[in-house]
Amino acid sequence: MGRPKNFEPDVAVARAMEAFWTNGYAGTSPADLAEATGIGKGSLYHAFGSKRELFGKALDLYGQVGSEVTAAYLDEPGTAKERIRAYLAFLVELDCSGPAPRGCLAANTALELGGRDEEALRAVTRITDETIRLLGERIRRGQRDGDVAPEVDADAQARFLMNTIVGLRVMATTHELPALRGIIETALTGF
Amino acid sequence: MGRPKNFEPDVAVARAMEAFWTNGYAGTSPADLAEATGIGKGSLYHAFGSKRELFGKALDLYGQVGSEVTAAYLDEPGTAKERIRAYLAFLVELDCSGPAPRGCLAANTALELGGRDEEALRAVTRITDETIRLLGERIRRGQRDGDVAPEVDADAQARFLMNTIVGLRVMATTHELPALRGIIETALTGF
DNA sequence: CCAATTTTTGACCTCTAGTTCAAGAAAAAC
DNA sequence: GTTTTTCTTGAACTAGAGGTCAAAAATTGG
Repeated sequence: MGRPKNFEPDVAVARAMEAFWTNGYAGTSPADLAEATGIGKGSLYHAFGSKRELFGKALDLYGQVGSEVTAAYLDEPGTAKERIRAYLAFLVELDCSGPAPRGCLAANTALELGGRDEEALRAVTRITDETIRLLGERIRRGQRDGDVAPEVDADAQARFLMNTIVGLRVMATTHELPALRGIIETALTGF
Repeated sequence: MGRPKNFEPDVAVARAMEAFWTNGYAGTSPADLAEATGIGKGSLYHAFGSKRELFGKALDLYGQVGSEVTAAYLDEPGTAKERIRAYLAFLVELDCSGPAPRGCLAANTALELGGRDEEALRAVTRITDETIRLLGERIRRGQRDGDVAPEVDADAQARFLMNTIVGLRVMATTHELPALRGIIETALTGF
């Protein structure tokens, strides 16, 4: 009943996510969001309450999509090292392919809002911990499959790889693809 | 001649650097800068021209101090691995010791201004490249001293370590010290 | 068609960021 | 002690951020 929405909230959140990703939280004004989503400012506030709430949804979507992509890459056939290499290569390729590199929304958020927004920090922690979990699982599977040495500490290795990913996506802002590829190879010699 | 300044520009830049570091570029208003430096807004503009110019000086100072600290840590007696470990440990300790972790000003800047400010990106690149250079030098010295295997690619290793540092300083925002220490150990097994 | 309900639209409001400027204050030069 | 120069102070200005609201529009139920 009532007048129907003339946009799909999920699509709007996805578009908002792109805008926040590219320009940061503070760097994205309500007017920018209206333009990015194609929805009037008033409607946005009606539908989402506030800029911060919309950002929250965008960040959650980011985490969800990220998890799916990560899982998809790691589940392809191959050894643990091959799949993890492919995943990291995909990430830096992605970062370097756009007009201007924008890093990782989660990392950007940690840095931009970290000091002032507990909730944002929790969301970011959820996202990274989930990625760490997926990496750890994949390494353990590699151990069962026999392509990863049994003495490797899968969780420590996973945390280390997460750290490498975060680093790469910041470094993608200032450094060229070949340097980033070299970093990936060096990081992967450890297991 | 003329009325003398009643503040020391270097001190003001140092205080401004702290403010930018803690709150980001956009997050630090002229009023904040006036409070942080103890100088009237008008005087700040008279002395530095604009917020952006003051930020430029702050970023340069950050790079300069950073280089000195890095060099000092790496030059202490010990093997290359020991000194690099001590240096990384110092950084994460520093990041985790404040009331709220603030990451690395250079990395923060790359992410916040990367897309829109070429000059800022160049400054950040200078800072990271200098750190990479110092790390590479130290590893080569380790090779001469015999505490690093000669087949290690010093430059690749240095770039990898820089990446690890960047990652750590972002991860410091969301993760605890023990996890970070574990990441350092894992990163150092490579050479 | 009328009522009830939900969205849209765009004007409007307040607050702050970032900056400028005119006036006064503090020094050196003469 | 006046002039010249440079610095300080605080008021003032503009633009835009973030958000609110009243009125109109689109739907379903009766």
